[in-house]
Amino acid sequence: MPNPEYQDIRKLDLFSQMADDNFTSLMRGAYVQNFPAQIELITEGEPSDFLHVVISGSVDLFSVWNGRDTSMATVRPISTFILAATIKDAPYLMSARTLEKSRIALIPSQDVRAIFDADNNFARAIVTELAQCYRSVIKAQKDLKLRTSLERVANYLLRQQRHAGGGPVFALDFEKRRLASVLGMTPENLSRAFKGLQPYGVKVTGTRVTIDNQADLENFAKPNPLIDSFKS
Amino acid sequence: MPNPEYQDIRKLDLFSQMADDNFTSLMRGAYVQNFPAQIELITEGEPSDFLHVVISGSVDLFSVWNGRDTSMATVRPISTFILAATIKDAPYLMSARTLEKSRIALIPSQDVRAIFDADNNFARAIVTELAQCYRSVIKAQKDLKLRTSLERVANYLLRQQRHAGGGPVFALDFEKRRLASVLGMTPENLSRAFKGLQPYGVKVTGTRVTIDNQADLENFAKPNPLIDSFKS
DNA sequence: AAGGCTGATTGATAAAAGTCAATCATTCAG
DNA sequence: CTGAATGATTGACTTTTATCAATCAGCCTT
Repeated sequence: MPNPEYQDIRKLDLFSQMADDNFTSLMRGAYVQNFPAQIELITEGEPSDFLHVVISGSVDLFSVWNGRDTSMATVRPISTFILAATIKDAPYLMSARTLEKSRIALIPSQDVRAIFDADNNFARAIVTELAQCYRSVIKAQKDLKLRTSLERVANYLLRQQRHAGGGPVFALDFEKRRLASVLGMTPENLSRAFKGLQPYGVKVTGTRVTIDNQADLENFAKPNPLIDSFKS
Repeated sequence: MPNPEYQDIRKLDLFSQMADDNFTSLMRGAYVQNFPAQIELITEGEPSDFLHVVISGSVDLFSVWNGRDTSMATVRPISTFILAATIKDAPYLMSARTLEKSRIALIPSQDVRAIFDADNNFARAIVTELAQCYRSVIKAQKDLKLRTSLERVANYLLRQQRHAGGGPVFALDFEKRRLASVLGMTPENLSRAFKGLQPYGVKVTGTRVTIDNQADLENFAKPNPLIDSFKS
């Protein structure tokens, strides 16, 4: 296994506990490739030929229906996507495109399913990963159904703040138009939402966010670990 | 294993392939109980002590935040719920309540995790189940984010029609207020949505739905297997 | 058969969110 | 350094959805 990137993949929870042999044979069939920005890697509805691992860059998972489209999630290094489709040998439910120049490992789904049958540690890791994914989507669903767009924006800011270390100044990690789509609103409304949060001590200029009055914002946003926590 | 209900549970995909010994030991710790309607079985945020199996009746999975609540899904016999929380040993993300008099098997989560570690067939079945659950939520998410409420109602009717056999007359399987909540709208708007679908040949009286013009409705609803199919 | 309960519907209104068009800001290629 | 291109913002307006209040319908109990 000459490729040093495989060591990074090996460290992922998904692959760290499996037998050496099995990991090696998984990687033998895999290939790593560089993609420019804005390349559509997979298209929803197509058969799931590869499990993808983002090594560097970032990938947008999105979906389209009847001329509309929406961002479902962003995948950042190092993690996988399209695991559920791979396991079920079912069509992709989402499309994926690179947001920037990205390095991506492609592991044939067939191999993943074969090793999944052979390696119990791998199978267990997949369970944990899928349970995690499931719970993340449930949280997103609750966010969408229980909160207004202003509340979603407020809670997103608090999550992002925590993610960035917890200080009062931090950066948005999305393009705003895509953030709007992820949050289920239009870019115009996101702009207005940022303004609407000014009374709670929020300032957004460009990609830089300042939270002047943490208590005020939290009192409005009412963050809840059952919706907003990253783990568990 | 004296209890004949265990044979029904055994037939579930989740349990059908596991070793006899392991199934028996799972069931030894389990108990089956009757609950009246409108009983809250579990509350979000609590530790996941039991995997639940609905044997008869039906269960509403719902969630609450800041005084609002929303129905996430309905569980009907025979299937399980709260699998992801059980596996991850994490708090429930949703609450559950019986919709009617229901018979429910409770399997200690600890046992499920123990057997999961010991029985590879069981672990694999869990993977399949979780992948299925994950994909269902993704579909629901797409339904919510890509469609207006009128479109959601139209597509729900088409799904329900197919589920009921495909004929032009069928019954709603929810109370309307709960259907509204599942679809992410108010009961008032659901009423109006039914009226709004009259031009497409839809008649709803009480729980009875008639679709006079299948082609018209489908042309409006634009159902898509990547959102609306039950399987895969 | 008469209330009384619950859920459904309707109408009026308000709030939230989307659309369209114009303008502003920033970035980046030449 | 300039200007084209892209994304962000703003304002005016429309559409969608929610809210509130009243009424209606079905069903259950007595």
